[in-house]
Amino acid sequence: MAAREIGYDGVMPVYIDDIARFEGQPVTLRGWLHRRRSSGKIHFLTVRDGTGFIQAVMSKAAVGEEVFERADHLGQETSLAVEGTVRADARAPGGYEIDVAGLEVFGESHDYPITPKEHGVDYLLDRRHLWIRSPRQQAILRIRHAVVDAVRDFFNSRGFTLADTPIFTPAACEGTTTLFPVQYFDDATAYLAQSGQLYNEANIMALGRVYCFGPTFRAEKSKTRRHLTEFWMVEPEMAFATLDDAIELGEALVVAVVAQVLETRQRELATLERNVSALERVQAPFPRITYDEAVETLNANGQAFEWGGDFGGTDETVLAEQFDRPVAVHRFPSKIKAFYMKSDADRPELSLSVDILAPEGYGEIIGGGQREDDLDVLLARIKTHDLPQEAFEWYLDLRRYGTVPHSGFGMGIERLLAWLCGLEHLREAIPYPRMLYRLYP
RNA sequence: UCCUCAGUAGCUCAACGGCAGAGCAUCCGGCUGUUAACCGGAGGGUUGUAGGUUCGAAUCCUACCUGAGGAGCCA
Repeated sequence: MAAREIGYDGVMPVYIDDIARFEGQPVTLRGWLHRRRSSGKIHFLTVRDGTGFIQAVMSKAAVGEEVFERADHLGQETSLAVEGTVRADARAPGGYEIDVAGLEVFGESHDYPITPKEHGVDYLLDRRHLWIRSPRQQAILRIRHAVVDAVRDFFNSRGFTLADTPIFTPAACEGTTTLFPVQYFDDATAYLAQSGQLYNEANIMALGRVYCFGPTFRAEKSKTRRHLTEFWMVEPEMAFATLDDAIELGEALVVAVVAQVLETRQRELATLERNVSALERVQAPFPRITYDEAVETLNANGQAFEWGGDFGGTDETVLAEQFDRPVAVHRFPSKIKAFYMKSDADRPELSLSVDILAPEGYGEIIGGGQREDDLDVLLARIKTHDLPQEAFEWYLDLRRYGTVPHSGFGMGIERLLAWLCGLEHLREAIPYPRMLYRLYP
């Protein structure tokens, strides 16, 4: 139990999150100095420990000249332990303070780069490893954890099996977007996965309903607030499922994740000053409109948009603004969707595809649909898309040996999180964002 | 790849053709209830780089570098 000796001086070490249980008792807190204010004979030390923030009040009378003087020169982010008595105080943001009796310093910190005043984006991103210590970033990362947790709970409780898909892949999954090539031993080139979708389709033929959840990589030279080169995506896939089944699943997933975040992360949402009433409206059923109807809506709202094109950022915002909850847009033209999308039997120029758009201008959070299950149609698609058939032989096998109608989708975790947190940019939605011109730290 | 904008003290910014400034941070002093504490003082500059115009350039012009926002592409 050597670890308990750290900062342990006969007084139980506790976490700030549990502090209410120790009112009136002596405790030891171990953490970092977040802020320090002084008023001559009294110091106010705001301490954070990864679970919360609390103000430790140190008076010269209580700790003596030497300790008081020591505390007067502690820099922001000094790691320390304070021993003291927990006291309820209406003036404290968290309801409790610590009256300090003793202080131990582990690691000093001087000239901490991120001060309480404002900083620019470039400056903060160069110091992302320190930026994550700030209250706002901590709140976002905790909500991110809650989102991931909720996603896993959702699928695990509905009979889905987690089946991880490879990150090194031999060729373009969809053959459309740019991939990151990596040297794979001597002469081979591998590509970082941009989707687990095709492997998911193989996995459902074994396991029925599956999901994969991991990082994906896109080498697109996108420079917008809605793009990262490395981002996390959860992709469910279901055997014997139609487009409508996929839409219902996506709707239920979003509702469940929002509900769980609202239930468990009120404090963090408050830190972010997020308008939670907008999130409380996220209930099933979501409105469903066809691509045709979406085009009409855009034109009726002054957006010059021609049938057959894909929606831009502004188009998605205008569409989403028509509703108070996410909207499912389905049956996009086949030619703007991937080769594996199944065509609508009634209108072959349309695909059985769906995008779910988040409200408040956050854009597409889910994209998916029903997959082409007919071998001959899929072969023709591969030809018209100029894809190398030999690379897809294993995928074509799925149609040769007991094909079934099947559907699924991908949900971008950072986009979902950016919407839930009300972030202006995706870069705050992941601990270490990877962008076009940013690979450090 | 294209378009737009921005680079001045450690940070955030001001000065917009005429002496390089402020707030915060740092250091020193004061203050027993502060919440981005406050009050007084000190130190801190090759104005992104290179050239040009001008009596004089942080300021105007050209090129380059770096970053941001957007377009395209997409989750």
